[in-house]
Amino acid sequence: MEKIKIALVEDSKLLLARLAEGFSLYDTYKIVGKYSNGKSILDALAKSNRENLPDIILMDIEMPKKNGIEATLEIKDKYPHIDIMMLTVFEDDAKIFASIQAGASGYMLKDEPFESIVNAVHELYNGGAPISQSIARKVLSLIKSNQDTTNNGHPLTPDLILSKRELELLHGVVNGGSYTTIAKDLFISPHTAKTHIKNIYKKLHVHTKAEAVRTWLGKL
Amino acid sequence: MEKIKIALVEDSKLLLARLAEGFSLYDTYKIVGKYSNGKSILDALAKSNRENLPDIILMDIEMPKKNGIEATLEIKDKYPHIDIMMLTVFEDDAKIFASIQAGASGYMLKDEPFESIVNAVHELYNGGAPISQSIARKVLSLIKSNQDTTNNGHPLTPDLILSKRELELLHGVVNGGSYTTIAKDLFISPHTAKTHIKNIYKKLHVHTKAEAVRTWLGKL
DNA sequence: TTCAAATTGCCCCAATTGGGGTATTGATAT
DNA sequence: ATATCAATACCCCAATTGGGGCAATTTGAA
Repeated sequence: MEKIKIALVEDSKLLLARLAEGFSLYDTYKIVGKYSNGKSILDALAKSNRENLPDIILMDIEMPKKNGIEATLEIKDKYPHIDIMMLTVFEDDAKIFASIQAGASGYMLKDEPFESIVNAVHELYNGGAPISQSIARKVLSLIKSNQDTTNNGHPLTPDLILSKRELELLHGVVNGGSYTTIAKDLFISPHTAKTHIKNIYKKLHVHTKAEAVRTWLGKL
Repeated sequence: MEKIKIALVEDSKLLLARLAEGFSLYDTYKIVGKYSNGKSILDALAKSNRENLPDIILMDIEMPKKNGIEATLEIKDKYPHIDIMMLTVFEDDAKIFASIQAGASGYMLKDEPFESIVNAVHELYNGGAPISQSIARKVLSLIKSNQDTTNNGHPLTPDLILSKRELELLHGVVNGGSYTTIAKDLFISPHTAKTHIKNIYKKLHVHTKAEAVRTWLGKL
């Protein structure tokens, strides 16, 4: 039987090595790539031929060069068939939502026992959407509070839910684009780009592109 | 004899614990604080009374909330007598320069043997400026290339040397300020703020605040 | 002391940005 | 079927930004 091809993207060399070692113990899995940031896996994927592409990517969120959410966005854009599971220490609401909306199919915490992670990968490969218990609880409660929102008018969790399209716009902002250039990249009118960015500002509670970049890159 | 008071600021819990443990073996040193990012040590220093302030801070560079360079800038501004040694995995030219200009007195790589770090701290306490061998070489070569610069007109390393003042301006930009608000914070005219920021743009090869923030926060 | 750099401050002006609207379309969920 | 939301697109306008240049003063190093 064909082995399940896995790529790892993980900031910490220690954890990266540990994961690779762990999966190598199973003959069901084959590690086809180890990367330390979003940029390097994107570069590598671009250079791979089709049969070497991974089936599943385990992706860290906080990484230098390019974070896991932006990387996920780009990978799912170019290689929609690859399943991505976020593997992170974060239980941060915004990051969970952003990951899911960027196209991640699973969301596991790093401190889960290794067996849980292996099970999650297996589940993912069979079409599931594995999520850590604690994350699942959070997601549910967030969705619930969003339903409240729809009912009473003012959002309880306004800044969490950037739409997929908005993430793409934000990506443009982070890369230093103007309304015009961002619009060009996404094949929309500059007016539309502006509208989206205005909406992003409201959700992130910022008023300028510089603030948006800082907030998105996660430094306070 | 009075123990030398040391504070540690380090992202990685593992390394933080290892350092603290290491220093606790010497009765010359006393760990008076352990922090995981720039913001938390600044908060803590603000709350300390004078006799509890550390003599020396070992500071990581890449950290969430507030990075080591900005933290150094602020600490040296408020507590100029505290000596700060950068402790990092980075051999990145710009970061080395920025650290030194922010007021760091030493610059050691994390992979040095622990004894070297202890020696460096001791050296620092006695007025020295300990720098890892590999860093020292880099600094020297950079300075040399800058002398070239002065002579032949066009800078070989233009983007590395933000002045101390420029770092303060950049700090304002990263925090989302406008020319006006940044100027107010630094007690200068908005015109001056603009001039500085224009100069920063040239050195960083960027053209907008958003790009400056992204570049400074170190994501490409 | 003397010269270069850093810091400060200002001028002009075109381009961009941010904030406030409104409106149409298509998809989704009720 | 129909209400809601996401995505698209446009309007106006004040404020800010970015780029160009110029010049005085303070600081530091040779």
